[in-house]
Amino acid sequence: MARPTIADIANRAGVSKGAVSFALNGRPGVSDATRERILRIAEQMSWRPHSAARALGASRVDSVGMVIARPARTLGVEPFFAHLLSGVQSGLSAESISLQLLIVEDTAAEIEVYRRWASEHRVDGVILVDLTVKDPRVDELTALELPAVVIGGRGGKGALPSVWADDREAMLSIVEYLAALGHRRIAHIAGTPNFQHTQRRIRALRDAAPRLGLLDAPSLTTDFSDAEGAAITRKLLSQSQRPTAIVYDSDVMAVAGLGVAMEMGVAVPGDLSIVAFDDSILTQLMHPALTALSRDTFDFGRQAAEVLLETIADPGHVINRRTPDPVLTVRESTAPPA
Amino acid sequence: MARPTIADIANRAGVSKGAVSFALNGRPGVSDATRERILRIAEQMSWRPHSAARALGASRVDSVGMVIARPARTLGVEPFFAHLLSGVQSGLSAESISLQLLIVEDTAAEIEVYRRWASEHRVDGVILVDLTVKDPRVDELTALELPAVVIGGRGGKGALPSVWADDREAMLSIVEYLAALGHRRIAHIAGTPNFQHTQRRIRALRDAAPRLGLLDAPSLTTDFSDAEGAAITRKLLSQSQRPTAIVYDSDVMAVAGLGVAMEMGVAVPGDLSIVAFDDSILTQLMHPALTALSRDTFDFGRQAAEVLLETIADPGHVINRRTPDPVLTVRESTAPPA
DNA sequence: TGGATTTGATAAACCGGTATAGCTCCTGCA
DNA sequence: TGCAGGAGCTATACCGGTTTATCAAATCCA
Repeated sequence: MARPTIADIANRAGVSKGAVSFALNGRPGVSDATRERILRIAEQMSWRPHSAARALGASRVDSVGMVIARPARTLGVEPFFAHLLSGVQSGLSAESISLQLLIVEDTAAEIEVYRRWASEHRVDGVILVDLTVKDPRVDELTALELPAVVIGGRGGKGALPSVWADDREAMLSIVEYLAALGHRRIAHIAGTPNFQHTQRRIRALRDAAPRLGLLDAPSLTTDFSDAEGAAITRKLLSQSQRPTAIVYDSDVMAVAGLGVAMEMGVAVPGDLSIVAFDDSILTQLMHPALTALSRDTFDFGRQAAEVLLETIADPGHVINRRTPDPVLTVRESTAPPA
Repeated sequence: MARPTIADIANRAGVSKGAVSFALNGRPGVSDATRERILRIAEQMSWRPHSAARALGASRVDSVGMVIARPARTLGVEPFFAHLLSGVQSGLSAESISLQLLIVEDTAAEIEVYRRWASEHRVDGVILVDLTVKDPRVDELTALELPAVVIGGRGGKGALPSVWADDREAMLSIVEYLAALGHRRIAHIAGTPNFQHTQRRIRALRDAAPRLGLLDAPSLTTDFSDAEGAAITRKLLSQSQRPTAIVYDSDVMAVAGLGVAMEMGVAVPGDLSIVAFDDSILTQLMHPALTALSRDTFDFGRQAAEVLLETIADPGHVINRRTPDPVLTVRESTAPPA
């Protein structure tokens, strides 16, 4: 027999389809003895549920979705997503829930995908990344009644469930370290200005500057690309009053920035200290290796998956889970200013 | 009305469910006028097919799968997969077929996934990467009767459909260029030895060596990690007779190799030329920027998707599609030997 | 002891589509 | 004029599960 159905099992066990369904799903309605027998037969016939049939009957598809709206060009080098993805999957695999991944160009396309997924019942819920200020996706998903969890954006009132790390605390740990080394001119090359985490980091730096006695602490926003990271670094290093330290919002930009410093003959860390606000092998491949803020991205993803599953099970209960604070891994790219 | 079903449409149009199904799927059985009317009503009610219901009835799920069996640690920096993925999706989206992505640790786990997918009817077909010599997945998929297409491995007799580029030609274009520059000691830091494409590259170099008058042309295999790439580079550069050029099978290893050269005070390209057998922003972020072999990975993925869809439609017809030869992009890391 | 409740099971409806057998009416051709 | 054949549609079975109404037998409690 090719693929046994529960009808086949019912036949073999001499019971009804219903009894088999109860037994296989561990719900009351059959005696322990019968359940045992049915399970054994199912095992013997190596039965597996037909996902579509189950989805149709139970109106849940055991599948969640994740859409990443960034141009593919910049996506690849960002180890962040690969780790996040692996983590998400590890969180899902326990319940053998599958993941649909989609890479699209922009948020409009992303919303289109959610609409389609919702109307075609393709996913039970979704994971959101790169939350922006007044993010249109939040309202859309609420309207679609599609369970969702936000990664990185801690939600306010009426917001979606989330998993987040304290960006403020993280930024502080960087600049306090730099200030302790003696740096007074620190620049911040940030990400896309309307990302919430970008704004939180910028604000954290601005708030801390007076207390740490920083003379100048500009935050310059970019599109997260290596090109803009390099361009802005070039501009900063061409000023008469150079910063003595630069904090980059991503490892890719930090690497690009290091390249610019080398090209301009600015010694790192002698004349310039560099810190990346995200860690990966990339930072360790460099010479000098970059000081970077490490977070457990894998675990981040795993927790997001967990929270999403809980949200699907109980949509009423909005969870906001905080993850451990990232820690600063000091390598060779930071030193006291000359 | 929340989510209209074809029954709702049938009701509103005053026809039967069957007629609606015919109309919506563009198959004969209804007059043009009726079809038109039904389509308009469906549009009006913003009907979308329920994926599970359709899957159950038509025994096809409009979803394909892709499993990547590499440790997540090394995966992220490899821009190759992100580009490939985007390409695959663009090839699928035309037919609005969704993609299931899974990252697992090893081939055993990967095969387990295929078994599950097949028995649960979760995908209509799969895309295979990193084909090895005597790859167990080929037999497994054949046994499961799961349509599949292999990326990068051109199949022999009884093999799976494939999409491939000419690795031999590619390797030749690199070493012929290096030989023309005057290099006679060329080393090749290859990938995992049992990958088919690794073997083809090694063989191409070995075969070409005498013709090009190379004194020494060793191929050294690795696990594709930056660590091993660096370690072997260190070993090569510590020999009394150093190679004057090194070809790396991936951009990540090439970057790691460049780091080692810098750390050992070996000038690039003055004392050592470096070529990466794969291109991405990574190579351009470096100083010097790396000469690399560029292939259109996005298009590669798109074609794989196309071939898979054709294979699903007609499993009897085994397609082996060759993609354009990759071209060498010369940057700053190659020069005549000192 | 007898009625009420619980337990273990069955039969059948249902989820939202697709596929098919069959029916009616119209057309074409001998 | 009669009949074959096709166009256009309906009714219904079916895909493989889940869920609910129902029911008989066993158990409980007064």
